[in-house]
Amino acid sequence: MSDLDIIDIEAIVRNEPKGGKRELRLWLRLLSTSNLIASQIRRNLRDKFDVTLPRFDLMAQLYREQDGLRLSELSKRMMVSNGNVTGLVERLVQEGLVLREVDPEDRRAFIVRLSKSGMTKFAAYAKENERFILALFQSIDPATIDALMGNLERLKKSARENAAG
Amino acid sequence: MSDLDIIDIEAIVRNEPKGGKRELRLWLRLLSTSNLIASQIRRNLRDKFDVTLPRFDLMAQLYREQDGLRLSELSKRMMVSNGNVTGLVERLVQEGLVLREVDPEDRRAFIVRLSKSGMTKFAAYAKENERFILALFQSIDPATIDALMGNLERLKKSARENAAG
DNA sequence: TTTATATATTTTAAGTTTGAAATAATTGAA
DNA sequence: TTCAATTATTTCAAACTTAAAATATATAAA
Repeated sequence: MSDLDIIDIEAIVRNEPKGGKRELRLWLRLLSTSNLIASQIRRNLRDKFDVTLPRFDLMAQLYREQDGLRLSELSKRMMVSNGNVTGLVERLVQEGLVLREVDPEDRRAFIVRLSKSGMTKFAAYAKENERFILALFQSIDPATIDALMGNLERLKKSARENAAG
Repeated sequence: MSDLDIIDIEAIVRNEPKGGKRELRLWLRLLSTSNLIASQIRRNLRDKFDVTLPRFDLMAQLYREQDGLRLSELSKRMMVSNGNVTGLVERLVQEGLVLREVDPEDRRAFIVRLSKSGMTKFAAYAKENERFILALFQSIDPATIDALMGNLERLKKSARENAAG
């Protein structure tokens, strides 16, 4: 057995890139891209409006549904836990940006929506945020954007369908 | 002024998809894809090994650099804050998975690396994790993976270059 | 040497996040 | 009606995360 056996010959034969399988590398790249952009967006929102990204995200959901949403629907759309949404809403209500009312149809449930002031403030947040994201992505051409949109959707679909593992 | 003016005609003329500009929608899709996959991976690691994703990620970095890394280098590679790494390492040292030694070259710095036991355990984590990710991505063909790899890299580059906003 | 500046890490406070257990209300079957 | 199962939310403990301030050491210029 020569020293060369230290190298994983089989991996080379299988035509696998250094650093693991293609799928693994794709996941790492997806994560690092998403983290990089998220942290830039977070910093910008913080610097310009002193608002955190989770609060912005929650308000974005409510801005889209001006009649309000149940907490459970909100947590589903934001893809975070119920307990998480409870806390976020609590702080936003405290600040007067969000209203929380009992659902007349179901006394277990609450419906939350943006207050007048939340509406106004979010509109400003969103405008600046959109400007910022356009600036971040300015070197990307439309075809690349479309390709990414389609392929990310495929990826999401695959992950959802094979969730059992 | 007719009722039709309620619709944002300009947006339609500018050929913008419903829900905002393409760039904005791309960011939302990137984020939700990444979140979905991250939460599936998190659950799997938790169920199988009772290990959290941040700990797994940290150990992955150290597994790749078996001679160890400085805390600052670790936080740079993980793209998280220094204080964050301090706490994670603390807990991993507590559990005997990671060793933390003063850098002989610089008394301000520490070098952390996997312990023997950390090495063994991580190897098992990584094997299962790879299997799981391959399963999640099983419906994705190689060409799509390559396209995503390239386009995500472009996106990251654009975001880095235009970080000023 | 002295001192200013930079670097490596820790500490702290506030906030975010999860998963599990608890509470409360609804629904549907017997 | 009654009761079991389901659903909506909250509470809780533990962990993660950030940004800013503090600490300690290193480096280099005067």
